[in-house]
Amino acid sequence: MKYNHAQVEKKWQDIWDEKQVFAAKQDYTLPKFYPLVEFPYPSGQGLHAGHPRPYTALDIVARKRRMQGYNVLYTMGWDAFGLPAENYAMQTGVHPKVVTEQNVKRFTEQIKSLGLSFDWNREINTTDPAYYKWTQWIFLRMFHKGLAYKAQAAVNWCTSCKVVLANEEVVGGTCERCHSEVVRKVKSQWMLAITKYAQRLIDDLDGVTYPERVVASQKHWIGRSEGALITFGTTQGDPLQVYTTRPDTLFGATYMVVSPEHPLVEKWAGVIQNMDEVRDYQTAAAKKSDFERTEVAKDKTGVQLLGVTGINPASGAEVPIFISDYVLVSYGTGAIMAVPGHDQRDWEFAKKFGLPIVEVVSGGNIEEAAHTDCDTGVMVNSGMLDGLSVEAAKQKITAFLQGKGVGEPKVNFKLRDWVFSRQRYWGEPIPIVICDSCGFVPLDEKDLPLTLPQVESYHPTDEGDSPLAGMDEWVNTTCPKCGQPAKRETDTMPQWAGSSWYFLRYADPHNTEQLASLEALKYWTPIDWYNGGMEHTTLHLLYSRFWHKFLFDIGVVPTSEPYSRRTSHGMILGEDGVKMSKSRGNVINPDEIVAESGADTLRLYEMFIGDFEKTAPWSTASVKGCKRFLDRVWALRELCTPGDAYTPALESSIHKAIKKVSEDIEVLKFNTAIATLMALLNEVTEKGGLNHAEYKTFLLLLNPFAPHLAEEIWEAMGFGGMVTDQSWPDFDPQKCVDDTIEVVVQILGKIKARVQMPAGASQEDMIAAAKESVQEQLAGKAIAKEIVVPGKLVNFVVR
RNA sequence: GCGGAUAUGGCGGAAUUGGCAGACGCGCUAGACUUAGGAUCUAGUGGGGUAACUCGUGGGGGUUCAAGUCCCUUUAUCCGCACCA
Repeated sequence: MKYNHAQVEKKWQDIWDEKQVFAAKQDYTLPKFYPLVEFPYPSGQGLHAGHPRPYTALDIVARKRRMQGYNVLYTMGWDAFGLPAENYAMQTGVHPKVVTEQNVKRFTEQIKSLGLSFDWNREINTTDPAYYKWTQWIFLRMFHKGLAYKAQAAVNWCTSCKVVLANEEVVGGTCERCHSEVVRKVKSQWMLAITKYAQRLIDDLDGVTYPERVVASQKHWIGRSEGALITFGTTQGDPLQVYTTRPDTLFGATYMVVSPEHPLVEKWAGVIQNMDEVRDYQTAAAKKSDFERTEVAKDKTGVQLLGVTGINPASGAEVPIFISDYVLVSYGTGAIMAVPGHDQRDWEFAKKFGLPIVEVVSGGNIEEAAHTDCDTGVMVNSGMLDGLSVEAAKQKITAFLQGKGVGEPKVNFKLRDWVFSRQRYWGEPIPIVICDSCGFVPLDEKDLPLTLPQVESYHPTDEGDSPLAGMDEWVNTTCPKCGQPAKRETDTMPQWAGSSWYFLRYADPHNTEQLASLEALKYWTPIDWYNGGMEHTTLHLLYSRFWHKFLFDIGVVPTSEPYSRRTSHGMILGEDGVKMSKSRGNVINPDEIVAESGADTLRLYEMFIGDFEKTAPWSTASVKGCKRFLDRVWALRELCTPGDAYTPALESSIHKAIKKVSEDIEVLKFNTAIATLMALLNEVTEKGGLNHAEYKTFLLLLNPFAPHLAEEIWEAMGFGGMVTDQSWPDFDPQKCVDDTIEVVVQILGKIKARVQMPAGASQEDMIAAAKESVQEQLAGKAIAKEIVVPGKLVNFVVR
């Protein structure tokens, strides 16, 4: 009888669904396991071949854990706010909600067809008012704690989307989503003070298990540096503060640079002799995005402020002040002391403008280039610092400046506060009322959710305000505080908002009183294993960790970190070896594979394709091998004989396979786990068949990978019950050891022979047997050394 | 430019602490079964050589009895960040 995958897979999916076998149990006394995959944005294109990779991987782990007796919470949901639905709405007038519902329906069908063991009772959707009520609630709590504030900010403005982008969303100087040009624009924005958590976001990385590269990217993004704030004097009497990581080089500061937007430039407008030139430069700089300003920086530009000079607080020397766009107003103090002797950018700038270059740390050749790698040098030309090491000089000069009140040690972070507003329709409304007399007034929590109104147009206003700004009856309200007429905030939240806490909702998805009960969170969190793409290892991970820490601080969640372990999967590329994209026409639709070869085959192939953490090109031809394997497992029924204990012929191989598969799953080596099962099948076939006990174990090991087939065979063989309800098999370490070993015999590291020996052979026996096997080659040669690797190898070093 | 990776047969990829390179799969070759095969089964399959043997993990050097694995150097590709003071 041929295996009808379409029929069989549907059958078991219905049975699992009907019997609710994957529903998390409401029994908090059981050992728990909470695996998490990143919930998808339900795009109009539907699922592509990349989606099932992480879903299947953690499904395998989840299924194994259930068989090991754990209460497992494995769930799916929809990160459904976002631009594509809104852009579609702008084009067609169809409400984003309608489009989103269609897409979710399609995604649900596709994902269900893969036989993933999600608990669908806990499905969530960020666009559901019952969900985003709590997203708004968290925002209000942040507002009350002063972590959400409004500020005039020079922001990235996408000329096409007409939205403000967080710095983090600007990729290569263009909009992350539409790739249009991004320019700078000053706008009043809601901000979240993530920088207040910067140090904790670094420190707490010590307590979690993340891949090294992920830890590195988090730290790099936060960008902690230790240095000093130093206040220079100016001939105008105004102090000019700079931040530097190299206070030791203060005596080498031969000029200063302030950013074109620096407020002192405006203050000095009357005394700057070349103010016209300065204004032209400011205008030009304002047109550039941060990216452009930094990109064109290979050719240094700038204008000296004629009429004002800076005064070095240590030496008293007067130094010229420039404006240049390579100094950003958003980092540090927006001003630097330039040390061309020891900073390459300053060096290039100094060369171009003919400024003096002074060596203050010995050991380099400042004629050729800046001497930047100078931590081990000795201070020179530095007055009181001469002769000191760099480290000692840092201490001394900082203390000296501090004593004079013109300097202090300072820790700085590259991380900037999170620009949280979007002038968009399809996002969570920000629950704030703007009152002429009371200012920004939060809604009462009882009045949440503040739902999205119907609008006539999904386009932002020409000024770039949200489409909500056009809804007078929605915008006009009364102040919750004083009752006078007031207006609602019309900005909405970014897509990151809903995804920053969704994993908490899974623990208690239907709670109407809290985002989740503390009891449920105490049981389920932290997440035991979170897998996601490398593209989310900075932004989403950082944002959600920040929110989690905030919620921890206000007592809503029981842990300070949300995820105990994070892993990352590699992307699946198209057959041509490049990223799948609609425009390239190399997108693989999993539906076709499911229809043609079955979900089990697709699951198996995606896990067998290669190292889980690395990118891998899709190969339709290779899918066949996995299908063939499953067909052979099915055909094994015919070769199966009664028997309730492993036979000597297979016992050792079975124990070894249990060990290998069990261990490989835990360390993401699904490809070698499958290879082990394939090899075991080959051995079984070679030996002419297997008995019931052996077949059962094989099916238990196969079940996480190909659950439909495993169930079907289990039932067809009349083994009783469902595979899903069985226990994960144990192995006996004693039985994983072979009776005989093959000892490799080498002379000078080259293999000359192989000898079969009993497993427990002593080193002496190994040497004796080895010698005998290579008698001729050893004849007449003196053995200088005998190297023995027990159970493996003997190597003779001869002269 | 900085940071992080990666490089193994025709292809995807295996390979505890350095210890049999190429597991497993695709493809290919031969055979079997078939009216037929883009099905299935069996055997073989890194290169060179009749063979003994020899060469082989991007290139070059080194450490070691022994290197895909460690060190130095170099090249290529990918990813991230980008004048961060």
